[in-house]
Amino acid sequence: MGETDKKMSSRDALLKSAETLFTVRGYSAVSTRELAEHAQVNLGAIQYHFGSKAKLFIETILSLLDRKQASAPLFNENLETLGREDAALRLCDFIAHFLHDVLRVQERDVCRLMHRETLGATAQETEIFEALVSSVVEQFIQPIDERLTRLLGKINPDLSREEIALTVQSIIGQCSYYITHRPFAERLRGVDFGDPEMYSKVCRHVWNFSLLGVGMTKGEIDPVIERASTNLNSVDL
Amino acid sequence: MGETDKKMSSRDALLKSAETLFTVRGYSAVSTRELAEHAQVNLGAIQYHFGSKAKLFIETILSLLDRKQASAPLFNENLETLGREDAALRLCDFIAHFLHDVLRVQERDVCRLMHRETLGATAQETEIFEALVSSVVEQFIQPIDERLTRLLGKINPDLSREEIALTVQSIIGQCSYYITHRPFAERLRGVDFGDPEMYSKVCRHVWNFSLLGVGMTKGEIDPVIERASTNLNSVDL
DNA sequence: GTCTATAAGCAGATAGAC
DNA sequence: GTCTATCTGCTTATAGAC
Repeated sequence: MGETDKKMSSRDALLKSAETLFTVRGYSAVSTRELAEHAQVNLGAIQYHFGSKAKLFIETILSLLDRKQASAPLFNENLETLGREDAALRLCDFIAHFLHDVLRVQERDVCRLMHRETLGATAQETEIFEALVSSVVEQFIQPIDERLTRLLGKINPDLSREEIALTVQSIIGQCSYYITHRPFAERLRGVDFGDPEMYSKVCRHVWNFSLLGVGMTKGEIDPVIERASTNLNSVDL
Repeated sequence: MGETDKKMSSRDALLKSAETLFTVRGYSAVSTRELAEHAQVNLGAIQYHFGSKAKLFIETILSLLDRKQASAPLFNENLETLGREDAALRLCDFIAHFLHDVLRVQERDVCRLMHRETLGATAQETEIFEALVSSVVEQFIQPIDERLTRLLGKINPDLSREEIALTVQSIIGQCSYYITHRPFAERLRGVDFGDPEMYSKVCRHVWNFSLLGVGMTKGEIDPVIERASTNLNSVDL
């Protein structure tokens, strides 16, 4: 569907370039001049459309988050009626999607952008830092957290609220590892984690490790992983 | 041990300030002027002692890594004679130390520094990026990886090399989660993960989750966690 | 080894013509 | 809404006195 090419408003062109450049190199390392050149618009357009570099940055994050959220069909399903095995399967599907975003998506990577800028305050301007954290939490992390909390409760009803919360973090943590450690891990192991075969190996491992961690037994886990693997092959992630 | 105060060479003062400022705000957001002011040395000293801002940055990382490595008494122990439960205990101790670095140490945080700069190439200068990745892998990640690989092999001899490698990543990933997600997690849950009580809760959770994931049973895990908790209380981390 | 002065250039932002 | 020209201030780096 040719939404691009013909002509893009300079505002949209700026947002698109900002997304690319900020994601790769970070807020403070990208200048407004470079941004304007990359977007092939006039330098003044940044002030005209956004008012400042900082405001352009915030708009960039919000638009990224909107798009991410829109592309998550996972979240519309009612979980209340799910049985234990189906809940475990949904958890595997989530992990596969998350790992896909982290390992296989080259462009439009919200994760790197938001993590980099919240690792310190490159965000010397508190304005940026606050906008980032609160919108990421509300639009991105909170929905994920709620979904995983429910799934884990279905998989192991013995877990306390607090244990569930920490377990959610363990699972997300395993996946997020690759956001920050990928260059290190690839050099250490001499592999490319973006490679499809490696990707599915990582999925299978994280599934198994996580379901064990939630308290399922090997015998319960194996059929879930088999079903989840089918999803992995049939759906084009 | 009064190593400080009296007078510090301008070179050391610069390294110390660089460590603080780069860690908090990142390479490109800190200027040489700010660096010199913070270190209370002349601006020219940076060129004189290091040649350029980039070279100062590299020196900063190397000195951080040296110090980290020196402060790791964990690594001098012979693991070959360890039994299963003792290996599991050593794994718990490692996790506690890693989480301590990630959650409780305020200053001198190598982790944030290296992760931030490798999330993209703020490192627009490849020179920096390469120096960072290779020294971090060789001096920091590789020793950890080797140690955990041996411990996991002792805990569950049925695991393949590849499964062990991925399991190491899962464990490190759970801990590293807090490097990048801490601001998000704290806002989401309304807690301070640096708080001692929260810290020990996180330890106990990661221990349990990880040991389950490696294939130990609840009955085997509980005594290990009890012993590890004693270490947590008696040793001042 | 430390200082001042300054070079040479880039940053974000603005004014005003079209 | 887009352009050029320009302001102000900050960036890294250098030259040379002490």
